[in-house]
Amino acid sequence: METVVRTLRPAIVGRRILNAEFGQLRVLRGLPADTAQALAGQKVLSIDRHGKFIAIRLERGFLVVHLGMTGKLLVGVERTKWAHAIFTLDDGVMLFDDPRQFGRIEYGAELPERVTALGPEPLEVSLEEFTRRVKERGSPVKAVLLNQAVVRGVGNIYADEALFRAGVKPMRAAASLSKERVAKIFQAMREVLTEAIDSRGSSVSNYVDAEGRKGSFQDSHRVYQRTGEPCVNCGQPIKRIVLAQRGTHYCPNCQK
DNA sequence: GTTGTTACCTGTACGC
DNA sequence: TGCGTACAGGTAACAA
Repeated sequence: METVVRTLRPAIVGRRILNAEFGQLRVLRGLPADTAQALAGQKVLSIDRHGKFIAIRLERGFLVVHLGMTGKLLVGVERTKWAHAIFTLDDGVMLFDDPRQFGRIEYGAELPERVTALGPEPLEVSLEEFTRRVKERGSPVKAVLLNQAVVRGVGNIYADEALFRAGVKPMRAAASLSKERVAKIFQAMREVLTEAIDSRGSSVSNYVDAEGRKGSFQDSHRVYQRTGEPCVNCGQPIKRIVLAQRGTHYCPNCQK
């Protein structure tokens, strides 16, 4: 998401929306019928990321986009099969494409509370604050990392990768972890996110940035989608379970 | 309040 | 080749 925002920023900030067209699909659920009219003529002032939400600030409100699993915000491409929203700018076109339709677009005068009420950014929160937030939760530590109210922006890949690096089993109850082990998770989470951003993200199947380019952090995944393959530390096969309704990958030997 | 379950969708990979 | 099944970067709406 950070990669998407970084590539989108130079392409859309300062541009003016001339026209917006919306499809009829569920990604637009709740979008008022006059939204296209409201957007027309407005200049893009800035674009920022709040966890996994993308907030595009306009002159009279915010366009908030969530890409879900398969959503893409693209510039400089032809209309795609699953383009649910098409923004014609005074220089170029931006479109929102999402085959699986788990993404969302909304528009309002202010950022919705759902977005402002999220936990702190994982790369900005202090160790003390992170420890307090994690240790007050009773659920498995993997579910806690995925909980956007605890910290915002950690997804399934980075939760698995951070727990592997920290040497912590995903199913361990967060509240039962020592301060030292939470500190290891904190450090690992920061490393994984920083390295992933440097690699322009993880392209597991179809993820691309706003220019249609793939990231490369998937080449550095040590457990995610490596079920049955040898652990890079000990050679034992990586195990996959379902935890918090998500595929969860870990090394049963290295993670305690 | 927290925590867990289910629903929402299409596309792809894989086994038969 | 065709068909069924499992799985996929996520959140929100419920139920308990």
